[in-house]
Amino acid sequence: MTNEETQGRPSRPTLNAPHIAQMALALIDAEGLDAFSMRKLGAALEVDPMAVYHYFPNKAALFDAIVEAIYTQIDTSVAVAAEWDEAVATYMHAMRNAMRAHPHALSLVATRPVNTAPVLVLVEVLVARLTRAGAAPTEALAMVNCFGTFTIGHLLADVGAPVGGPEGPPPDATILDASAIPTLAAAMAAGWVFDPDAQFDLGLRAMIAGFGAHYGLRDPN
Amino acid sequence: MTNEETQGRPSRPTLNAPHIAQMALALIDAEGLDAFSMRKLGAALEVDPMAVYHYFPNKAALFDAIVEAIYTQIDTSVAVAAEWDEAVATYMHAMRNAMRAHPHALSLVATRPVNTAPVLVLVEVLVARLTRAGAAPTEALAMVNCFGTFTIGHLLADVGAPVGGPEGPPPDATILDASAIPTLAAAMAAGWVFDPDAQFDLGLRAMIAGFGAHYGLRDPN
DNA sequence: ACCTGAACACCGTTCAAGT
DNA sequence: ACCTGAACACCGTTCAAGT
Repeated sequence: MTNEETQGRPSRPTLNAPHIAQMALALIDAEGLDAFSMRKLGAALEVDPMAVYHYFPNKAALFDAIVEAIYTQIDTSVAVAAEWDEAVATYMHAMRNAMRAHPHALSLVATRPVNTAPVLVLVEVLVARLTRAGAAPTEALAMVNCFGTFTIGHLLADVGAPVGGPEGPPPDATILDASAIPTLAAAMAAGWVFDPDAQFDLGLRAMIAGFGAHYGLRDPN
Repeated sequence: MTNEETQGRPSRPTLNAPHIAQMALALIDAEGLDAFSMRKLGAALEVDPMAVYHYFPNKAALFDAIVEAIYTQIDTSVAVAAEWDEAVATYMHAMRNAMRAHPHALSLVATRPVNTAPVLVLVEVLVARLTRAGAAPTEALAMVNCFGTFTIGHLLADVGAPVGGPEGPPPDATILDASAIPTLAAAMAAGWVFDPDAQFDLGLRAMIAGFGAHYGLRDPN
């Protein structure tokens, strides 16, 4: 007999680690990382704040679980079909899309390494694809690392929530004259619009092409 | 008559924004971002914790000042002489070196944009160099953005302090069998050693070369 | 095993006040 | 203008206790 059956109202499901992590991520998505607290998490779970400490030793361990939850949301099936360089690009776009859904958790993803089995399997998929294009395993691993850090770094600058509180207005309306930054001024005059998606794709493909040339990668025929 | 002259002992210099930011950065470098607090900053400055609020509206604004302080420590004079691709590589290595000195502040650098004049001038240097190699201003700006986000993303994963508390041990000794990750296992067997500096240089030069080919960049002769 | 609740040692920031 | 100090509404985590 479960709790729901003995009592009339299904007040809450039994606690477990993945569910706690999901709830924590939902709170962070909704309110931001700074507004998140173990006490609010307890309230959202309709449980004493200390109850979560039975499943996670501390807040940091909970954050690790959140990062893994985000990684495992990546759909890696996209990286199979196409040419090697297209496969890499598609894979990294999939990773970017999964992470883009959680701007307030990006700083966690960027700084909390995860070496759990599910994430390693995720890495394996792309590394294996690169070796099939002619890279040595160690070379493939280095490339994947560079693709990943670029993706996360770009995403952080694009939509990442500022660590340490919301950003305020620029510290004074320092009107700087265009003569000090002529090239930047020229870019503005040329109608520069910041298109993060296009820019990411551009940078990603530049790196892919550069690696491809460096290592002589190509698909076997 | 300064405070030092009227009293026998020069207990502390007068407060000012840059000095406060430097002290805050020193505390963050020494103890970490989580251990940093406005109260400890006040203590380090030998002043009431609330005194800093006369120079910064809140902690977030202080963090912005810290990020700018780190950016302005970059030595941009290195980007002048060589070929365009060498100039870019040298510039980005200089940026990386400046940021590498502050692992606990990297998450701030990665997520708190700075648009103050000194930083824009920093950007101008590299953007201008790229236009001299044949890039349009808007293209140069996009490239610099990609170089920067890769550099910061790679650095975060390399030495960045975890946001949200120190990382604990992996959640259980999940011995995953090598058959699930054969390529990763092969890389380990091949004596893979993680060399962040070499890997960064490799990825950076791949991106530089890829962009160079894409835009047909070359130095004028 | 799983959850509670009080307690400890902290936080950032407000506000009114001092000089 | 520059700094103080009390007060408010919070934190994460410990510990002993309940079931």
